Amino acid sequence: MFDSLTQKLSQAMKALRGQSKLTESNLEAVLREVRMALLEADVHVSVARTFLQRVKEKALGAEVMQGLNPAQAFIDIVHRELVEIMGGQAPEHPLGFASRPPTVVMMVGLQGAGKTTTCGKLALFLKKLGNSPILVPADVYRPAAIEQLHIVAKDAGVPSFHTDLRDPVAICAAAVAEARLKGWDVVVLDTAGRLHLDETLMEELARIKAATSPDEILFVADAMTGQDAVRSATAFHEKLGITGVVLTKTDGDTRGGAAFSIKQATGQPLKFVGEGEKLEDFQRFHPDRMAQRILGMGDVLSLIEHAKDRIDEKEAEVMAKRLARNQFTLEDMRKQFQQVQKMGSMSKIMGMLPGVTKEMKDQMASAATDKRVKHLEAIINSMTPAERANHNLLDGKRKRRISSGCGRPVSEINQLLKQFVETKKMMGQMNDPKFMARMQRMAKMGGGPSLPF
RNA sequence: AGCCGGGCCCCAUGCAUCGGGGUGCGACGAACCGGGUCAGGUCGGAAGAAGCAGCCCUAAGUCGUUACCUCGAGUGCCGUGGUCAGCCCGGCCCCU
Repeated sequence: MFDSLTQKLSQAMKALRGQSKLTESNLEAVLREVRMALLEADVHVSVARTFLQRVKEKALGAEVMQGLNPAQAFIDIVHRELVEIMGGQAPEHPLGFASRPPTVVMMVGLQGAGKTTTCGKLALFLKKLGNSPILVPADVYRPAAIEQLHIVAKDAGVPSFHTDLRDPVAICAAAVAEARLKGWDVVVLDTAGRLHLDETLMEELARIKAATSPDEILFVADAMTGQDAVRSATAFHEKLGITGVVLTKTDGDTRGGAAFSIKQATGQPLKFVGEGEKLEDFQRFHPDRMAQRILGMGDVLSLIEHAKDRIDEKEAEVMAKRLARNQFTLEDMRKQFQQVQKMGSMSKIMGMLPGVTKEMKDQMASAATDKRVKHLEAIINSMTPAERANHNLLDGKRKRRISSGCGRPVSEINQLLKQFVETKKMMGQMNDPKFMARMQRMAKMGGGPSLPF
């Protein structure tokens, strides 16, 4: 999301570099560029206009603070305004919880926006936070949707509500009652969707709302529909009074304009974003972090959270011990590959690092694509335990077997082995105190160890 | 000298012990050139296919074994039957 916007903005900012102070004339030029960037990112015209208005006021009024050059000062202002426009500081907890459980969360949205999947993602998210959510299928018009919800619930490891009731309102009411009884503290209602805004549907949703008095009504919007998503969000808000928005399929949308406009249009914050098909691809939306990313400042906080979430500390510890004893094997290498993949795609991580441009990402992609890591893992996956423990076993015949097993050429296996031997050698040197000292000197000089792939 | 009994010896057999072989049982057991299932990866526009590792099973094999069969024995304070040519002990009887 926002890739192209980031690129355009950084280009626009370049114009300010080298300027000693912000003047009305050079500001106008930059703002024009920013405006173009915003509009290209599918930000609504009126939103863009108010945004620029506010940036301009602040920029002209502001004394450039000591130690900051004009470009930095300008970026700071833009950053603050971006945060503001996207919903301000994110609250401590993303959902308003009921004072008395269960908390009822009602998911609404158009058909195809990804409601059901999002329900599962939200449930998994809540589960990780220590809540015990239950999923309730209230889309009685599409049996497939009910089935899908049960499957999603199973994948997320949370219960789903089974019932013979045919009336959505009754189902929801029954589910809430049962949750109170059985101690499920969050009830997630997966309501029906329509292809278009529809009075009957709104009527039904309103009745569900009346029957369950939900604490949160989240509107699920498909990021790829751009301004349409904003329009329907507004419509739903008028009828139902939504309390937040979930933007899905953001991985397929590089413009991201919808994220800007939602807060403006509905007055309700964008609370979550879903990136892909996997249940883990679901995050809170942090306006400040997102603003930093848009401005190419990186999002180290999210990166750290991301890493913490995925890396198994115990496993890392065991690995470290093995490395210390210089027992690094192909099996360990495989685990590293898995860790790398758990971290998410390389490009995702790169996006969170400060100062990484699009070109750098592409460059990295050629050297270390996710696909490449997958292939290397597949190669090791095709080896016997003995081979993983002792790579010297691998002769031509075995390599041929592995090659046909993983569908990669023998040459790629050889590349992997070469890499492995080199990594192992490096690991061995790590234990050498002299080497460590040298590394530290190198680090001071700005160099760093290259990644093992 | 004869008769009787016992022991040794000898023969057969049983049992036990030990050893060999086989069966059964258990464990392990095939990188690929066995089977099943095939994650990942591969191929395919798709349907789908091939398929490495793993896991499960199974060969050959290795190890173990309270079991069973079989062959054997510088084995046995063991049992049963036989033999008596011999040796030893005891008893009876006969003759001088």
